[in-house]
Amino acid sequence: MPVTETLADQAYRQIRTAIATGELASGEKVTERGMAERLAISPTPVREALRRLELDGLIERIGPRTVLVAAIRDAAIDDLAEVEVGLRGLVARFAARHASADQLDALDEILDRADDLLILVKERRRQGQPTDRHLTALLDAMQEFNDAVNACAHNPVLVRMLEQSRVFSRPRRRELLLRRVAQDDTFGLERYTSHRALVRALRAGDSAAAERIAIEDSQGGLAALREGS
Amino acid sequence: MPVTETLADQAYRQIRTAIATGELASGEKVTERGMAERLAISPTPVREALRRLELDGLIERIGPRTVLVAAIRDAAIDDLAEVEVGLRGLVARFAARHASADQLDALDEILDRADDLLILVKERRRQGQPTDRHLTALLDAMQEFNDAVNACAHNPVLVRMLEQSRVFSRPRRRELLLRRVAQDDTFGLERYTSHRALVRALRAGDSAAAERIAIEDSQGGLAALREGS
DNA sequence: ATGGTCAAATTTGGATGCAACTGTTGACTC
DNA sequence: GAGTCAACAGTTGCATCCAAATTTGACCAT
Repeated sequence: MPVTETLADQAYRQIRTAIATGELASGEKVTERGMAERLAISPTPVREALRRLELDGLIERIGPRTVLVAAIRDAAIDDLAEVEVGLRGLVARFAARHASADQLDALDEILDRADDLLILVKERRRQGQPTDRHLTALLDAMQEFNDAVNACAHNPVLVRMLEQSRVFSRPRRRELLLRRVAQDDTFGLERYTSHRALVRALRAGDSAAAERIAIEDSQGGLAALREGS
Repeated sequence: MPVTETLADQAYRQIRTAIATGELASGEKVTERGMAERLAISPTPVREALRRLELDGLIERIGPRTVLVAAIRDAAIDDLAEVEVGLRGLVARFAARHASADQLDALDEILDRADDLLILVKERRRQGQPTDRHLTALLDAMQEFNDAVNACAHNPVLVRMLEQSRVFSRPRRRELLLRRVAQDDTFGLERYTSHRALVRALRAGDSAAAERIAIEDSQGGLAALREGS
């Protein structure tokens, strides 16, 4: 992660969230100048952002001079989710082969922290105290775990593909996850057991098992998320 | 495919092939200005090209102001090949679900043409006539088949990922394939039988079978290619 | 000789301007 | 009234320019 975020990066994220939230409607046409004025920057970084969004499939070039927000059907989102599952399996397979001892220890450390947080959340919930703050910390830890697994794969291109497959669903997924965890005590716990199992498979260098666990975990997570919506 | 290729596109392709051919050595540092002067264009399109190459993993940012050609170890190329196999399986899975009748007919039509070409090549070879021209036509047909299958998947993002996984190996792969086919009569034939089987699975809408066939075919093709090198 | 510090030169990110091309609208003809 | 062509507005692509930040090299002190 670059410490200094360029204007192009900001424009990329802002336009992406604008599309995700529906602020920019599907089919609406997007111009460099218009976006530049809206974001109060020059067209140069906007062009770069639009190029990246185009590669992500979030905007489409209908003609050489007309760019518009891609019409993302729900079916396409489901398709990308399926791609994500497959990629996660691949990542796990690579991680089983390439993870270093330090990285594996870091994974366990993250899960330890997550366990502590989970216990804390349950405690506070029993006492009727607010848990929002700790729940977000828990989600952050899960995110951190995912990133750490990705790092274990030692395959930047693959990790980038995984990120790309999540571009569509990420914004609303975190929100769903937060609500789901807040409702259901056992939701997070179930997932952690599979996380532990994944780390064990990684330690054993068992790429087939790691792939299987990662795929099942991803599928299960997506299914549970879909139920909750 | 844009009818008019922008300077940025040209710069992207030129730099990419320069890296592939070793003209730009691994670890060599790349600057916008230097590349711009070398290609006789302004730095603006070069910047865009470097951004895309960075996303492809062909160049690396070592610092905020230092960009150099990524050191691609053979292991990394093998890793990407493995990713490619997985992605091909995913593409086949999607194609089985989303392919239209017209697209399926087009697939068979391409294979028919390829069969004719293969017969022609064998004929000419028996008579001691040169086959280069027809062999390249055969490879073009195989490429066309691949593209057509990708189109069947109706998942542009996934197809882009597949393309990305091939960035490293594509230049030398075609050359290897050409040599291999020229040597071995049965090489192409074996692959076509699996291609026919793939189309059958796609017609049946059997996504599991399609995925399996595509994976086995990719693995087999890569293995055979590796032998030949 | 080695390590740290400082300054100059190089480099990138961003802004602005211009030319070429495209999409559109309106008028004119059949 | 429908189709076609031309003019116009708008947009993109590229070049040039500028400022901020970083890399690099030299110089000094230890």
